[in-house]
Amino acid sequence: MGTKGQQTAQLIKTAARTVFKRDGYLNARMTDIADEAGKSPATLYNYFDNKREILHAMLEDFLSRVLDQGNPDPQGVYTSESLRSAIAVFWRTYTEFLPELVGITHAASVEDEFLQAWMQIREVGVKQIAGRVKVLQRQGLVDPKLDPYVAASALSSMLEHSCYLWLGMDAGGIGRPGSDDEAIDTLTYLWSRALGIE
Amino acid sequence: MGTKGQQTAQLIKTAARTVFKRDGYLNARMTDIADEAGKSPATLYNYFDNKREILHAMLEDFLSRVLDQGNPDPQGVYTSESLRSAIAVFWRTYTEFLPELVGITHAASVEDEFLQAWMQIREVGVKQIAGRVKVLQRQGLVDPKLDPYVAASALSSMLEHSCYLWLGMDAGGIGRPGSDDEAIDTLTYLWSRALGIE
Amino acid sequence: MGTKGQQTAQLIKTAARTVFKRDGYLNARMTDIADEAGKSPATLYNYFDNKREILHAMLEDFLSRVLDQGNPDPQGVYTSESLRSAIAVFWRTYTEFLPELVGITHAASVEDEFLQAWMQIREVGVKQIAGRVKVLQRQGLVDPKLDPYVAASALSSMLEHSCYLWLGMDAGGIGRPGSDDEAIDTLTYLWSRALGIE
Amino acid sequence: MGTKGQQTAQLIKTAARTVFKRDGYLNARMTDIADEAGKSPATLYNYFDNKREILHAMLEDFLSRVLDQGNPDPQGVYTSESLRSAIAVFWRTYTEFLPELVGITHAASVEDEFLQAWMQIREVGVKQIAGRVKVLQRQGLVDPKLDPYVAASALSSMLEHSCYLWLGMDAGGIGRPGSDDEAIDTLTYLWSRALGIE
DNA sequence: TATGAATGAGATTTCATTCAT
DNA sequence: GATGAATGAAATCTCATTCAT
Repeated sequence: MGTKGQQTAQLIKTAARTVFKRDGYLNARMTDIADEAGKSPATLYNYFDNKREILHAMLEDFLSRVLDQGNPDPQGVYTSESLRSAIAVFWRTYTEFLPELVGITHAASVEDEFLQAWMQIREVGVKQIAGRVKVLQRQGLVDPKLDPYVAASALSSMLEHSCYLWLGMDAGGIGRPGSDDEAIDTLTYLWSRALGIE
Repeated sequence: MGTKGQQTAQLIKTAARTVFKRDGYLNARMTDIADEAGKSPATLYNYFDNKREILHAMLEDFLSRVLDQGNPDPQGVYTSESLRSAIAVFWRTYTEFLPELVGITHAASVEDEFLQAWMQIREVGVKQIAGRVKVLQRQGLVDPKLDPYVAASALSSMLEHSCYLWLGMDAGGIGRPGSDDEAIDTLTYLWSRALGIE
Repeated sequence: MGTKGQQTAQLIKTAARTVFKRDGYLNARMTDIADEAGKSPATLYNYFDNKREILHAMLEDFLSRVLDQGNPDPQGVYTSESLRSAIAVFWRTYTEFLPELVGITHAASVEDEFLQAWMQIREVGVKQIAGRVKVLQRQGLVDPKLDPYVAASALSSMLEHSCYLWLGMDAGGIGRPGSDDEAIDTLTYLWSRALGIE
Repeated sequence: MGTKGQQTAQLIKTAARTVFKRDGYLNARMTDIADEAGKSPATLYNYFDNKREILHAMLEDFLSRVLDQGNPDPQGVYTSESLRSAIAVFWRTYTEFLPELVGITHAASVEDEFLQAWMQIREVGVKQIAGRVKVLQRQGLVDPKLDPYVAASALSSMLEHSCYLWLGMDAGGIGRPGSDDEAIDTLTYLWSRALGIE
């Protein structure tokens, strides 16, 4: 259950999530987070050096919860079903970690450090997708001239940016899916056809 | 050639482009833009009320240069060639107006006003793509159950976010194309297969 | 005694009184008040949003000290004695709250909000005087054709503006009374004769 | 008819009157006056060193039009009629020179120089009234113990401040007269009774 | 561990005023 | 004589961060 201190650190991170989600990482002020946590601003500094460190801590929690827990099947193969399932997992993960994933995107627009962090997280996914693409190329389902990493990056962008706009932005504009399933179905459809899967 | 005043307004916008590109819209200070323009900060305020207005003015220039000059073919149809050409146009436009297009993305993360503006610009493209998708659905090349706007939004995200990362970010991470052509080819390949073209 | 914070808020108001009195509300800068309070300018903003809010707070203190503590005798009648006493009370109040009362006058010349506030404070006095005038009209001591509010406003102006010039202005010009009593006596004399008392 | 230059100077003063009346002297900016005059700000500086000098020039025009043109009857005596007429003249003068007279009041709250100027103008009136009071004291109509200057200053305040509030302030508050005549009648009534006239 | 209070450092913004033409 | 354009010099205000308790 953790010491008092660990509890407080968690309390602060939870407050930060709330504030980041509500106001955006860039608009969030330390005092807002402190208010949300019901603590004095000074208390935050007993746990985190600054707002950046709070986001970093949140991202570490995210990484240990998501990436480290195993990317099963490093040499995996896409089937219609596994693809849909992979996209659904991504969608749900983005939903669950919205403040972290939108936050890092915004932080990256201001600090190179977070751009690097973002690109590293992204790299995991891109590499995995690229692996699948290579398989498909061997199978003759994807043009062998394609650089699998470039293709993977592009596909990743479709997924990531759709999640960003559809889940993260209050005003997502035209073309917003009516349900999680519609989103996942549409993305799966486009993606599977692009990769020549069934 | 314009009056001195018009020249100065232009000078400021050009300086802002440079600074936005170098430091990012959010990091740019009025002082930086003034320095880049070789003017006093006070001078900027004779032309623009604040940094937001500079970006707005830049976006208006962009709109009058790009969107107003006609989206030819409102009921157009995708062929392999027209698709590649459309993607190439997008790519080149993004390249040319990088500070504006990255700028509005960043500004949107902080001010709702710019999120709206971004979504409006995006809407033009999404609608156009959706029109093409509808045609393909009628031709039986795309699943009629798909909402064409949702699909168009997802495809647009692939394009837009790939440009953002590959062109806009100094550290674009893994999977970066080696040339403009590779980028355009890869995007065209994925997109055309997703839409069942050829 | 109040918390440290309350003390500081009070300290700032006291400093503001001093500075307003010395330099005038309009000339006073936040820095001056901060210096006078022995605080950093930033500290002031932890307590008041701006100079206007400081004056507002001072006026609220004034109102709770003066107006709220009861205008006894709402249907009161003027006698020589009660009139002199009323004028003396006004004089002493103006003396005591000089920074507030001169301050609101000056602030009113620049911001409509303070003009309204001033007029509201004035209204209390004018209504009270008008009530007395009505009584005198019924007693046949004042011309019944007179609008009691107009007359009350004029009499109030005599009192108020005399206080403003004699107490508030360092250079009060010619005709300044030599003592508080002379001021009160003269005003009482003119006022009582104007109203036909005694 | 004047040279071009004199015409422009006049144009600027006229514009300043308009702006002072609309926005108040303190809120008026040089550029506002320039705009109103249809001239460049730089042009104003060819004629006046700053806003203060414009007001000064306006006040000189006022003085030459009003005070210099003779204060008839330096040893004059008040009768009911002459008193009403004197008050009516003051009222009309205040009406006519509202921007100047309200302007100097406001300027005085910020610069001592204008407080002095105001007091000097006021002195002319106070001295005249005091002269009348002395006569009335000799006639036994006013208490000889009264300092005639103090009484004159108080009476002057009634007149001046009533004009200021009733004519000058857009929100004059309660007790505003319905017409010029009502204002003049009320002031005359109070004043004449205060001085024991008739 | 927690915090109320305070502040340094800086960016934005305003406006009177000047200057080159 | 007139002006478009530019700017120096402030004042306001914000916020992350620290410190004494």
